Amino acid sequence: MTSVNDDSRVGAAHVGRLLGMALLRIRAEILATTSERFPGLRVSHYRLLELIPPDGARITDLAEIATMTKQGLGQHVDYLQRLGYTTSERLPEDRRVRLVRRTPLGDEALAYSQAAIARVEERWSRQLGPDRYESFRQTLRELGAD
Amino acid sequence: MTSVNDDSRVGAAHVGRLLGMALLRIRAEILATTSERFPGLRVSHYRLLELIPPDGARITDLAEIATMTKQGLGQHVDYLQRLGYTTSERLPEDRRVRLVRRTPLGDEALAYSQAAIARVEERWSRQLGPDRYESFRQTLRELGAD
DNA sequence: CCAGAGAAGTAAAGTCACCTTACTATCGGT
DNA sequence: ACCGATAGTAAGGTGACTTTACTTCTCTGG
Repeated sequence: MTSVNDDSRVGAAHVGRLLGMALLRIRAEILATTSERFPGLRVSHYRLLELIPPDGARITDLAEIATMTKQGLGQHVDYLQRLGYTTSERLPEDRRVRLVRRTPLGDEALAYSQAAIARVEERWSRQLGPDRYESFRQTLRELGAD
Repeated sequence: MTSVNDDSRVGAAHVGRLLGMALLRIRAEILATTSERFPGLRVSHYRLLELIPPDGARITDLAEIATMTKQGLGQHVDYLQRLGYTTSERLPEDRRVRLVRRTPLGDEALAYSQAAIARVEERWSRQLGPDRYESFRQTLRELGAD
């Protein structure tokens, strides 16, 4: 029925495509389990919640470890704050800086997303066997780090 | 100096993050070698050029194999056509359908990007050894396919 | 001690890769 | 000739950013 060549399926895909497909899948699985409990939160927000240490962090530092601009990160922080997942306060010793912290609700959302990720990791580990899965992770680490 | 916890570095990252980093890297490497020769083309355009079979395809079919909407795909097609990488013509036997084809320039761009990808694959294969690399690709295939 | 360099953050607008909703044009069957 | 389905288009929206251009604040050197 489809007039297109079937070569373009999974078998012949290059690494970029394979990586993209796996990434799409894990993102979908995380959202599938979290979106009901925390409706406004998207994957990028969980990523940011993860980056905030327990004693808080400055927007500039968060932007740096997230490798994005202060403005971009600031937008996410504003969003999370509006929904009650983070708070922020100006430091008395330097009133330029805004120290961002997770609220208890933020902690909860983070724990929930981490549990969701852990479940995916566990399932993948069972699917492949722990040895293959660990060596897969190791390879990813080697390729991702310069 | 940085007041953030160093746990959030590469070592402790979860699969989603590892996948994301590897994907970012390969996309950057593809663009690094292609952007000079084909300035307007982005990774998504190479992806689309790849999907067009030699005898052309309809927008609807391309959208389906790319798993996106006809409108989204149509925008990319319009863009590529404006830059001369594709052409399209209405079929005489069904004047609703637009058959999209690559121009010689489109072929050239595609070949160039595929060579860039091949170079990355080769380098990764050398970095890990062919056995580990092939098993890495195999794992990705298993995880990406449902 | 205060001018001005530089850092922290904000505002506004733009970009890219999409999607949704709502069409028009055309086709194939009855 | 009508009618439902199909191919594609138009207009506008969204998410995750970016760039350019500031304000506000702090800290250092003449």
